Amino acid sequence: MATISPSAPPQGLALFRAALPPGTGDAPTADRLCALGAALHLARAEQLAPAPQEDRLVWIAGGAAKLISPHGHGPEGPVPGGQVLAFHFAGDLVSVLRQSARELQGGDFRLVALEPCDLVIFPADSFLDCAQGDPAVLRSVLSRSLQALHRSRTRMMQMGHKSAAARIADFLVSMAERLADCTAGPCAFALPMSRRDIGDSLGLTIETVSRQLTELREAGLVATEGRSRIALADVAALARIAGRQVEQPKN
Amino acid sequence: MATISPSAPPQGLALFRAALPPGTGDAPTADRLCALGAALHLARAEQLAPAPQEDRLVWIAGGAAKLISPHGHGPEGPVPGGQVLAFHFAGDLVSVLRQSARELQGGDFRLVALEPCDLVIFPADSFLDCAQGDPAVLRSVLSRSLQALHRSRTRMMQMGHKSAAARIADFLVSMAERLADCTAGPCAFALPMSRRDIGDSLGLTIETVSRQLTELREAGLVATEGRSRIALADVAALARIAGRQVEQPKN
DNA sequence: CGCAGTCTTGAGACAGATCAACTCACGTGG
DNA sequence: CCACGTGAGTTGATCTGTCTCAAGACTGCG
Repeated sequence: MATISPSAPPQGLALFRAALPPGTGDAPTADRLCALGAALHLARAEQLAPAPQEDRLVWIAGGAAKLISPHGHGPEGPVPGGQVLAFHFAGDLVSVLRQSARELQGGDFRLVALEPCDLVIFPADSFLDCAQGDPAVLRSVLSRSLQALHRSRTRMMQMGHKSAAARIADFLVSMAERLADCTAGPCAFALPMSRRDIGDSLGLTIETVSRQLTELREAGLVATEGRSRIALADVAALARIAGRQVEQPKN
Repeated sequence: MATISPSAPPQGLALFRAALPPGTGDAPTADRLCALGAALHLARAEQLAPAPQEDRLVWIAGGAAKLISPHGHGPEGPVPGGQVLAFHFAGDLVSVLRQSARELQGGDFRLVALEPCDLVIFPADSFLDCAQGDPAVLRSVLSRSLQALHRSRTRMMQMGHKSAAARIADFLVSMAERLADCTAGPCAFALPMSRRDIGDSLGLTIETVSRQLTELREAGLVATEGRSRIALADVAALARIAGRQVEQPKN
């Protein structure tokens, strides 16, 4: 489990600064923000040491990670790797609330690297204190959060009552968007997560994930190569299976 | 469908001001914020006219409402009342993003009153512009959003793989917290939403909801009276069924 | 090259959906 | 005030999709 190095390898922070909202990137606030951030590199499968006392904002400079809840879920959650809540990729800002929060009790979240990963870690309190000096930054963070909430809600709605096929299709479309920046037509990319991770994030077993992929393969909609490469023949068709279609209101 | 009255009945706004973060309630910023808010009353089953062009922040001064996605969900979502995304009660601040957002396509959300309901509606842009003058307000909104996101994620995780019994128990515990401010022991309250709404929000059919309630009734954990009154004998026991317990790891 | 872990495939079990009556609460009008 | 009707809620029988358990096949690492 990695610990935070205060002597930050500079590239993560430089990238972070470049990603700040335009017009603030070179303001003095940006300097102060960067001073708060600690850069950290995680190797594959390594996890960010949880912070018991403080909320954190983690910016992903590069790589891919999963946000998990180690305690599984149900009465008997035999989830070995921990329940997967979300996947995050380069450019994402992840908020990792401290576990104590009497909140819903699952609340012990950890970030685990799916592949070598560069992070910039901010204590949420100091970050926000500092960002108060530059409301544009605060607002940008808020706007990201509202969008994340919106996405999470939409996803939740879908999770509620969707077939395995729809969930897998939705997952693939979502990955195509985020990993290959592709929303229609064909595309190919490498999935950084295992079948187990996929299943855990969708509420399915690995067997079901595998079976659904086989069906899509037989339908000619996807092709796989090795364990992680995947090619989607028609993202729009998958979106349709996912129940995502921009359905023309038929009234 | 209700339209917004600029001539605001003052009580909603007065309540809103009282709910602002301490120390800001009487700052000039508060005046400006209130000037932006439009108060609105919704009758039962009435819905907030959707705003096509702007994001909104809606503060619920009193009553109860559901946030729905009218287009159902799957390929053939015959959900008559619309898919329920979340329930909201007095004191909640709800963000209703404009539908266009090319975001996940379900994104046409509406707020529908479950019972007579007092709202204060803010255009998100102006609200945030104004709140930039008082970072404490902005930060308070951000903090609420991060918590809402956290809750939504935790919920999502649970929804993924939980039995019907666990979902119903979780729902009841959550309602006890929010409607009766009760986290343990016995409590009673009125559920403002129908069985259909409950089912839609949990991804279950009304039949399953009914059956699960019957089982809990037979187990002596809940008692019902009429259509909406419900009494929970032991919230902690329900939390255990919901898989919410602070489970002792047994390895 | 061989081993360990990941992925795939198959057969049977079970939870929840679906279809179909039936009952009851609650608002309406006599 | 009570009878009535409508829609909400309950209960039952059956059916389907996904989980579970159990082998087997492949990937990719040491």
